[in-house]
Amino acid sequence: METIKVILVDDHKIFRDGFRLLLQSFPYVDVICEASNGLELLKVLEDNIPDIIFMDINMPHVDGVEASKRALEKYPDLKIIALTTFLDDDYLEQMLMAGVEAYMLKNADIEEFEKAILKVYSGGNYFSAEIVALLSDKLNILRSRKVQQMELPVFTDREKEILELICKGFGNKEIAEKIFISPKTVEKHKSSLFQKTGVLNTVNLVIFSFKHQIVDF
Amino acid sequence: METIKVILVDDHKIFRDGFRLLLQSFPYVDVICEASNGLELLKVLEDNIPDIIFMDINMPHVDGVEASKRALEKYPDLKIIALTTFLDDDYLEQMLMAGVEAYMLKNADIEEFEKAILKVYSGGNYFSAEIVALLSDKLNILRSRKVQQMELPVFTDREKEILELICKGFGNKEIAEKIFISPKTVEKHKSSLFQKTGVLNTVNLVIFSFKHQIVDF
DNA sequence: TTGAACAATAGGGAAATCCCTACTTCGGAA
DNA sequence: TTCCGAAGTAGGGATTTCCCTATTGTTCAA
Repeated sequence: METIKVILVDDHKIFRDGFRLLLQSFPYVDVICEASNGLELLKVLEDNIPDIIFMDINMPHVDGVEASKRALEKYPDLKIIALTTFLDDDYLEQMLMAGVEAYMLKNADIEEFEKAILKVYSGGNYFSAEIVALLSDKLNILRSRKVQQMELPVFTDREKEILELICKGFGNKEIAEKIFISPKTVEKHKSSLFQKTGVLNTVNLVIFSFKHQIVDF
Repeated sequence: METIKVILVDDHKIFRDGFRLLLQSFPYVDVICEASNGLELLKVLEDNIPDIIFMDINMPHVDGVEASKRALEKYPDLKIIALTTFLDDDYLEQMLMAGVEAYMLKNADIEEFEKAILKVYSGGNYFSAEIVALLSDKLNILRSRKVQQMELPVFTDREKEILELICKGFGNKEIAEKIFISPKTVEKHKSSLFQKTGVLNTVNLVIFSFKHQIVDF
């Protein structure tokens, strides 16, 4: 089996030392470098391209989120495994958006790390059980948000038509031309929409529509 | 330990028999009823309220998705564990939207079922490893879609701050008061935002932000 | 150290939006 | 039939937003 080249990024040397020790129990893993923050990582990457980066999130100077983004921008083939000491909802999302392949707690056991490395190396993803729980909670939140959208006001056909056009970004004049009525009439329909939804201007009407998923984008 | 009341819903009697047998190895689980499709389940529920429903997805008459929706509408406290023979992307999403607490493959092992029951009974979620893989793939798709959307413009801190407030529905005057600058200055920042995003007015700026998930709601 | 570039501030005038009022049409109830 | 309410139409005047211009302060490189 070929060796998997790994870089560790964490601001605590003790953690890096311990983690390197742990990784040494996998003969096919080779820790080629370390970095103590995002900036250092970017410098290191100029001369050393690993297969996998273990990336801490909380770090001085350039944190894990930013470092991941920049690293992937320059080297899109990098695989990044995010490491965190605790479950932070916000970071999870940011790291996923940054494009990491895996997200684990630092106190995972050795089998989990092995699974993660092999999975990621072969092009997959890995999320530890706690993360999955968080994700599924999130999904549930999404669901309940969708369910509780009731008692929406009743719009007339014309109002619905105009609301759609508003949410596509058209102004009063443009809408008027499109449906062959006076801009003044468009304004009147908008007033009715304001009243029914309880908002005070077009911007808030659009926000209302997106929030209640009356229109989709 | 109190007993956990369970109902099985599946159109194959053989599977129900086998599954009941499996569940009997948990002394704290009591299979109080069975149903062979969604309609039957709804009838059964009139006299029997379980803690957990094991719900097959592919069924005649009323399928698992519809049955889950209707059951949860009438009895919102029900916990539903969705069962499927294969990984179907589409059903997964539909079942999650319907509000199930767990989603598992039928050929999961006994330990997994135990985990799922206990997790769900105590108010949590459970998704088997294969489902998680699917979910994480989905997330990755979302991410890569986001990346290739377009390179988002770079906003200054002040611009980000104002964009947030705009998307919360505040007008120029209100924003000005909130951050202690002149309404005119707010307008200037908005102009910059217009230019950077390529839109022509506030409404379109809000639409842009929601579409590109720059702000979340 | 002196520009150059950029962020943040703000004013004046033009344009779009918002509020109030009013007219027409049409379908159902008295 | 007549009347009333709801939906669709539109105008005048106030308000807000938008565009152009301009000043100040900061950073960074020549």
